Amino acid sequence: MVDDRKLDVLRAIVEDYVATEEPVGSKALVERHGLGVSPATVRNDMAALEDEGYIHQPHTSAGRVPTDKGYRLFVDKLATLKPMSAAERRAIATLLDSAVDLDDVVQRSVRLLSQLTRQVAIVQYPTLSRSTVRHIELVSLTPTRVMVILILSTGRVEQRLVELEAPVVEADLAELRVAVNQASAGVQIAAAAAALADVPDGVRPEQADSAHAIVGVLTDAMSDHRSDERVAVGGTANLARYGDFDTAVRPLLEALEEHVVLLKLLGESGTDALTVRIGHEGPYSELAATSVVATGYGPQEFHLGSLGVVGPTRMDYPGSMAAVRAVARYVSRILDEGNQ
Amino acid sequence: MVDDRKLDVLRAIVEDYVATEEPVGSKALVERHGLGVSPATVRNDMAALEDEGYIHQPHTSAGRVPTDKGYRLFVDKLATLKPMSAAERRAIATLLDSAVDLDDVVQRSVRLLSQLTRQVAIVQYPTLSRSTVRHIELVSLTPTRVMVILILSTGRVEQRLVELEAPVVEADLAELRVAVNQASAGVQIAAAAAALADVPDGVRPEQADSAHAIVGVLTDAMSDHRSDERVAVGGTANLARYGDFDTAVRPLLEALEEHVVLLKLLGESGTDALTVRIGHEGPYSELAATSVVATGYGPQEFHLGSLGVVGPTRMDYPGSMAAVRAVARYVSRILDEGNQ
DNA sequence: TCTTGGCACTCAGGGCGAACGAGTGCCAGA
DNA sequence: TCTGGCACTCGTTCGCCCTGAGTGCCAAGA
Repeated sequence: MVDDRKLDVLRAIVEDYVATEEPVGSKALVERHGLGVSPATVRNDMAALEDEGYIHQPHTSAGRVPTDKGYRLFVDKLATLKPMSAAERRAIATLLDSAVDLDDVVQRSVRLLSQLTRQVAIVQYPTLSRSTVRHIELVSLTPTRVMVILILSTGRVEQRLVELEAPVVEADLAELRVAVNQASAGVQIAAAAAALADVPDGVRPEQADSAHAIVGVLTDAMSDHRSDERVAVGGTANLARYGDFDTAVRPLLEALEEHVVLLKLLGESGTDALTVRIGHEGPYSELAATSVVATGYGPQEFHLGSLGVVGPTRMDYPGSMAAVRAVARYVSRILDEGNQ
Repeated sequence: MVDDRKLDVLRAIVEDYVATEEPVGSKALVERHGLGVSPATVRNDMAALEDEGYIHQPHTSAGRVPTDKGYRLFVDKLATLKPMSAAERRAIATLLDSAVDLDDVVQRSVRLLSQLTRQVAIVQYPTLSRSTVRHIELVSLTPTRVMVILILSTGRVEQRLVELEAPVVEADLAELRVAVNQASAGVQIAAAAAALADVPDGVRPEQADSAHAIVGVLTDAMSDHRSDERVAVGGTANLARYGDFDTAVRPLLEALEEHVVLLKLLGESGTDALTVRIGHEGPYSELAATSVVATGYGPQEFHLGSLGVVGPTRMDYPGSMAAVRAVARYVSRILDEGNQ
């Protein structure tokens, strides 16, 4: 049975351990938190908590350390998000508001998150797939060379160069421009390829080849999920504070190089809820010593991407959760504004 | 006096130390390299080299370790670039050739460099300042909202959103488009702002305000050296192989977060020569334990940016230098092709 | 004059054992 | 049900010695 006082003890253990990075004993616990009972009582509670698997003793003569299960209980039942200070809120607002474009928003968010949490921060670039086509621009560079520019509702711009078989004049290009824009403007990118497929049939026969080529690269750019896999990483220097290098730092550094791994860590579930994945709960056994606090972002339940922080299981969950949520909200709001 | 045999000894010490990461003694030296003399002789040479400051003894009963000065001599006089293997050349060529755009080239280069050298790789994005304006595109999103797209000769695309005071119709926009392109196409970006300044005076009076706004953001985008500071970093996981964490890894991880620092490390000197900066020779005292092998790149002496690797002073200089040079050449060639 | 074998010397690192002390589990009494 | 007391455990630290790699120097040889 886990009664209220045992929960208090668990909370105290987690907080102390996160702060000191050392196993915490019964005596230190009653001293540092006003638990109102004696160390002996706490010891009994600790024994019970250990039986239930919430805490663990590295060796007989040491204090207790929370297990993953213990952290889980802490996060689910005991943690209240630390409210951001006014100064922090202001910092978030001003820093993100002064971003000049999408890339800048992402990069500032990463920096912000890593500074707020003193952890490694990860921000996924908004995915293409949910966004809509805002405009397609065709720019003739030479008579047979056209720069195709795809502007999406999220503010992302994709560019491709096309070599045409036959030269086109500006008037032809204007026709094609109208055609592709009519076909795809406002269409979700997932559906846009299909919408564009008919374009070559609808133009004058002598333009069909050019249209084909242009629609080809557009389809290519839209289905190119390379940009879906883009993530920004920051705050790796915070890894330096980690204790043991081989089990914690190295695997994480390796994971940070692999963007696919990162995306899986963030959880591409598509949900916008704030999720915490603790140690072994994650998909990678090498990362059993690290936790992830992540959430989706995007205006009004419209999931555009995820962001979060990665750190040791022994991390400040309430603080990280609050920071992640706050940054996600601001990012969502900004993307929404840019979209009006 | 440093005669030929002493140089041989120094070379052998550097090579062994790089390979084993341990101070190298006289006996092991004659065994592993066919020096043709006895350990005692080597000891005498070592003593001389130590007097000259090329090598150093961590403690009395240990072998010798090269000093920064020793590495310098090694790099200047003794190192011959390790030729890339055919397989490596092919890997470089195919990987970089299949890049779809500028960002992709940079990202692939980083990955390539870090894999070839097993070091941390840094690649600066091509700077704006030396490139020329290829095309400016104006896209009307709403009557008072225009997306301004700046296409540069390096393939870089910059985008800005402008809010106009008064609505413009497509015909107005077309006029403005012609005006700005006539003024700036082919002009070096450093001079383009001046060239654009007159545009608002040359258009019909009722368009002057819009022209002003558009030229404003263009000038802003061109003078915005934020993108000059963009660098890509890869291979940080290789830091895990470093021995001592506090003096080597932590300062470097911190430096890698600061792009300005990275650029200084790469040496923005503008020279395209392959440079090696060893330990304390660099600008940051915290990075006294790290060396940088860097070079500029760009088609035909036309400096667009720098790339290189960062690692411990105890690194494989010949291998790193060869890899850095090879990648820089390929990148230069590709940027040149895209520019024809 | 340079090279070589011999030899005494130095000193970091590893292994060992004792003392230490933080922390526990358990028990009897309030 | 809580508390104080007490014996017990065991990882950590410290001092010690020993080992061995590596050196510097010297005298003899080429």
